[in-house]
Amino acid sequence: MKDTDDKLTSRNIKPTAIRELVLDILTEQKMAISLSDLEQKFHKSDRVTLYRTLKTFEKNKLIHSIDDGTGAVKYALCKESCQCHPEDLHVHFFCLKCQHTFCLSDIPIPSINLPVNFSMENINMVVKGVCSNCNS
Amino acid sequence: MKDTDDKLTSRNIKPTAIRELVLDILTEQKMAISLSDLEQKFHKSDRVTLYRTLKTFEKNKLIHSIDDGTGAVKYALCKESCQCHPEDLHVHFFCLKCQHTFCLSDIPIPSINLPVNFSMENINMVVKGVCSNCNS
DNA sequence: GTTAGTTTGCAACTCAGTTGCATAAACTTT
DNA sequence: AAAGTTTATGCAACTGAGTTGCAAACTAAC
Ligand SMILES: [Mn+2]
Ligand SMILES: [Mn+2]
Ligand SMILES: [Zn+2]
Ligand SMILES: [Zn+2]
Repeated sequence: MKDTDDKLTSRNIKPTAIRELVLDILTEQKMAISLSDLEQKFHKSDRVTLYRTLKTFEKNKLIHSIDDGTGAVKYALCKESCQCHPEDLHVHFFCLKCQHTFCLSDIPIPSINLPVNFSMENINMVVKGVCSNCNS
Repeated sequence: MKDTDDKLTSRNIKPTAIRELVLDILTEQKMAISLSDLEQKFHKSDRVTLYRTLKTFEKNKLIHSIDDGTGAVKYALCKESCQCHPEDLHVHFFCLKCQHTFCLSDIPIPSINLPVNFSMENINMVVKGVCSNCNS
């Protein structure tokens, strides 16, 4: 678990047992997961602790959150270099068949021209459709 | 109220008293409003009736919903011609100062190149920042 | 070891969204 | 116009995500 610990400490997160477990689970995932999803991966667990763990991870930019419109916020690992700045943001995809939410990490969010006097701090872009898995 | 009735019937919605009131309120708004916002514009009202009214309006494409990440879905009138197809979609803007959600009706959502075998049905794009009102 | 700060677990609560069911109102048929 | 049928409304109740408060457990510093 040295690797896991390093990832945590490099983001200034004290490595505790639960945090290691949560980070390992997040690392295994191919898709973004919700708090409830995470909870179900533990036999015995406390919602609130997991909730606060995710919050801590997010605040320290180890993970980012995705609001995909399903009613439950999803979380996914940030890249090593990610500082969650606008230029680090990417498009997310929600599959209407398998109901999974993916990071399209290679697809940056296209820039748009806002009306005069509007300033931008953040963008959320979620595409809904059918993923490659469900399309084949 | 002839105009209001016409708008309703043109979308195949039976014009009832409440529906007329709700449509009138929605027409007055410069921004998108939530169910709770709507509720507060009535002295005496039933959440569920308003909820179902919004659902009916949305199903019949009189209004569209916006998930701006605040936890409460917002609603705004569709344009006359709107069929809520991908080509009718526009960018939405959430102001971090005044907390209002606007339709940027003139800004279409830029198209993006999805990975192979991904198909698109829908896009949600919400920009967060400061609106022109709050910036001046 | 004592103390101070941090993390965890449990209870409880808020708020948006939703469903079931009974009544009321609006149309249809005779 | 009365009876029957469909649709809309109102009220109660519930779900599920997110959140807060507080006390116990743990950790790190002195
Ligand atoms: Mn992502
Ligand atoms: Mn809009
Ligand atoms: Zn899929
Ligand atoms: Zn504003």
